[in-house]
Amino acid sequence: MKATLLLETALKHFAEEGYEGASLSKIAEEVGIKKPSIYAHYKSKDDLFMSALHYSMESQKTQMASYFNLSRHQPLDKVLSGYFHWFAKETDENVQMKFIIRTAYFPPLKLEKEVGQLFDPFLDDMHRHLTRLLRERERHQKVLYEDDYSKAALAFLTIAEGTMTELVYSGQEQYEKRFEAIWPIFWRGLAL
Amino acid sequence: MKATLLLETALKHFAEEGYEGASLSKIAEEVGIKKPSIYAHYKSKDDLFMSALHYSMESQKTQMASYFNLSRHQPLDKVLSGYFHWFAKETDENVQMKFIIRTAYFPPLKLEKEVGQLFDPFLDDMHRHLTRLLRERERHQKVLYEDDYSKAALAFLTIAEGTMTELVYSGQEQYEKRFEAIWPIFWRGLAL
DNA sequence: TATTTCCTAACGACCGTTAGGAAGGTGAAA
DNA sequence: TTTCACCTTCCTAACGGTCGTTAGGAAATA
Repeated sequence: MKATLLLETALKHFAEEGYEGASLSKIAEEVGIKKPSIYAHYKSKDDLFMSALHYSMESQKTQMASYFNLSRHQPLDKVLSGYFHWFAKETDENVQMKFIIRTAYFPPLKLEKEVGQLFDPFLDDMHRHLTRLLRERERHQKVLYEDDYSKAALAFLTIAEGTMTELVYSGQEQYEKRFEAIWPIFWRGLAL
Repeated sequence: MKATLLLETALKHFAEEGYEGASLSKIAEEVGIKKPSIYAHYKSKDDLFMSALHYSMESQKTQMASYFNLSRHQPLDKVLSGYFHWFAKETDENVQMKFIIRTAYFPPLKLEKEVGQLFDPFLDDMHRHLTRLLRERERHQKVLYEDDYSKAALAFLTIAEGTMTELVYSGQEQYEKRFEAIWPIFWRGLAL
């Protein structure tokens, strides 16, 4: 399926060079077709970009749901800390996550609105998963903000994003160091 | 001084549209000169970009040093939490910080090396400031990782980046909520 | 007078995009 | 079973536009 290959190649280029930096010629070249052939599959660069974004986010959403499902019998601290490692390992060489993060933080100005409309439900989804997780565990593991689990979920998301970003930015090794530095503090501060 | 105005205008455009997205024509237009006149001051777009980056980082380094100096009589938790707000203020109001962050995470590929050489000392500087701060306060405020303050500093930087990232992405209001969620956990986990 | 700063004009390169058509497969009608 | 129309997918050629950059000269400044 050339269409999927095209999408995945495009998303790699968008992740590494940004919307403006990525060139349709180079993408086509890597796929092994000519530039105008792209238009047989997508009606514009914007269309290709938004399709790649949609594709990445769906894929990440699926992975996230599957992680929470797999780890549902683990103790809370394992679920939470494992969540980091899961993403670090499972994220297809981190290209998808890199693309998502780059686009979330620095969207192409002309697509800012559309991008936002895709992202808001995505973040809500993550937040909701975490909030529900914390509530489900309240009988076995008390945490800070017992009256407002969404607040604890937000705190977790913050350090997740901090370390994720580091993963994208300076690679696995620095990421491991950060994780080891932050996790004991976080868990010690969260658990009651 | 047209040269400085040119630099500041350029850095604003680079911050908002990225290296590839920013156009010399638009920058010149905003400054009130014609595009080729830029070349009387900078010998290429790369030169302009790197000059703007250098300028921003020097400026931010000065401000950071001055923050640590001003707050040196505050208790540790005030210094640290105040650092967040300072950082937030810089990122939100000052395009310089946005430019720095964007360039650090997603540099133009062709300038990746040069950019890295500028950034490594910059990050070391931040890390060193924090490490020294923690060591200076050890008699008044014990913290986790007493034997390795640089680790505690790293943890702090992670949270700072996580919240700041949120600031770039969804603005002051969301940022405040994140700060309120994460700070009590962090301080409770860090302080002995 | 010498240098800096700006201009107009124009360069070649690349951009995203469209036109128009060839090749190949699919499926229904003859 | 053959034929024909219809897609889809790819191509070459070329479009108008913008990009960063240079040449060469005028104006301002020192």
